[in-house]
This record gives sequence, C-alpha cells and structure tokens, in this order.
Amino acid sequence: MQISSRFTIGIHVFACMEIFGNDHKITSDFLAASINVNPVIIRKILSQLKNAGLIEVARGTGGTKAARPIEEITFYDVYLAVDLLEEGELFHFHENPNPACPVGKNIHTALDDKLLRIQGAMENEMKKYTIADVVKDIKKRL
Amino acid sequence: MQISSRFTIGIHVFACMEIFGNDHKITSDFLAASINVNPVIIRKILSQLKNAGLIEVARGTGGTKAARPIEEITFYDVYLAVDLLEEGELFHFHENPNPACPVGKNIHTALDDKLLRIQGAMENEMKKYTIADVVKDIKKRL
DNA sequence: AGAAATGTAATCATTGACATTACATCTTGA
DNA sequence: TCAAGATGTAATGTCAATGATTACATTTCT
Repeated sequence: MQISSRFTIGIHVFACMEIFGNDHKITSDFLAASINVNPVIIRKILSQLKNAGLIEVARGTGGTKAARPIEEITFYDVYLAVDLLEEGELFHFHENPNPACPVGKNIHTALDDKLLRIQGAMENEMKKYTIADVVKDIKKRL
Repeated sequence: MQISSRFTIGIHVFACMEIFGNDHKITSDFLAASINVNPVIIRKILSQLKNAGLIEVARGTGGTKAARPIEEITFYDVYLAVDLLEEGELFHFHENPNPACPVGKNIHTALDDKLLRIQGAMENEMKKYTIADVVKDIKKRL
C-alpha cells in the first residue's frame, strides 16, 4: 500500500506558502488551484497541519502561514501530521496468529524489533529533508 | 496507509516451513491454521511467493518449501513479492498539479529524488534481515 | 477411480481515499 | 450592522484494496 497523497500535498502547501506568501493570500481555494484537488480536501489537510502546530490558519479573514521557519519543518513533521498511522505502526500485522502454535505464539515478538528498525530507517531519512530544501529546488528551476 | 499484512503473513509462512517442514507437509490449510486467515488468502500469497522464485509449491500432492536457503531470503524479497507497488513507488503523488503554476509545474521533480532516498532507506534496512534471523529468534523462545 | 491439494474465479463486506455539496461559523470592511 | 469572503465540518458518493468465503477445475499420488 502506498503512503497517501496527503503527504505530497502537504509539502506542496508549504511550498506555495513560501513562494507566493508575499504576493497572495494563501487560501484553500488558491492552494486547490495549484495542487488541483478539491478545496475541502485542502481544508482537511490544513486542519491536520494546524493541529500538529505546523501552520497557523486565520479564520474568517482567511489565509495560512507556516508556524515555524521552514528550515525547521521536516518531511517527517508533515508525514506525522497528515498520515496518522494506527498506533504509529507502518506494518499491518495479521491480527490473530494461533497462540497454540509455536510459530503463531512467537512470530509477533520475533518480528517487532526488526519492523521497528525498518520503520525507523524510513523516518530517520524523512527527518533529513526540510521544506526549505524543496523550496530551494523549486526556485532553482524558475 | 499501512503495509499490507500479506508481508507479515509471508514471513510467517517461511517460519512455519522451516520449523515444521521436517514433521509436517506444509499445506495452505496447515498454514491457515497457524496464521489464522482463510486458506485461499494463503494460496494467493503462496502464488506470489512462487512467482517471485522464493518457494516451490507441489501441485496435486501438496506442500511447499523454500527455493533457496533461508539465510539468503531477506525481508525485502518477501516485501517485493507480496506488496507490489504501483511502479514500485512508496509515495502516492497527487496526480495533476497545475502546470501553469510555478510550484505545480516543479513540485514533482523537486521532490522525486528525496522521496526515492526515503524509500531506499526503508528498502535497504529490509535487506538486512533474513528469514533465518526470524527463525533463530523464534527458536530462542521455545 | 478417488482422495487430497493447489489454482483461480466470483461474490461480498469493510475500509480508506478523495470528490462534492451544503451549510454553520468567523472576521473584517463598507 | 450586515454582506462578502473564508474556514470548519458533516453527509454522501465513487472507487480501489483488503480479506473472507464458496465453488469448482485441475493436478498428483495411491
């Protein structure tokens, strides 16, 4: 299964805020036009980013901006905010291995540390990239 | 989104083959009893593992065994076999960013290298663990 | 031939993603 | 103060994937 497009949309949102923030008010309609998804989807994602403390959204008047310098917002921050995993676990374990079977009884504990390490490797790599890196790459291409 | 339980089931299958292979014929019904899922699901996963060249399945007579020494079968092999990703990409990119927007036009190329590195970090960690490691851990607990 | 398996198609329930409509609520400016 | 422009969010709908289940054709060995 793939990681939801909410993640790349979240990055896209920050890139727009940084690149257009001085000239435009960054509304959900504005973002929806650049990202090309429904504005309600954007508002849902903005809500998740806001709950994670990554952005500030102005009610009534409208518009949104980053709550911290974009050098300090990593891919992992965005991932955590928008792609909430059940109990934070990347791997979906089969639910009811047979406890009467020597393998079924022990498979979970035998696997857990390894699965955590794999998940950790991905998350650590995610922490290496910030919104600022993406914005820099986009500006290089303008 | 989580990685499908087919992955942990696939590992479980190998563990059963190794631990019970001398005493039992490893049929889909036998595996289904230990894993506690429907035998047809098991047969589907066995079919994927077979197509990947990881196991051999006996038609008619029944039973399955690893096609290679389990020291040489990594988590990544199993993952690739059972959790086929669309074009092999872990991240689902939003499909149609606006090409008339400077950000929309460039977001994909600005992100791709970083997303590949993140996916690569996960896959590399997966390559570090083999079925033999799991079997060893299970035997330790018996 | 018959028993025991695998291979696979068909159907179903459930879940999550994303789209869309609708409307309540908030804020500010005229 | 009220109308315009936004956000917040509930309700519905479509689509795809997972996993359960039934059914049956096919294969192999005895």
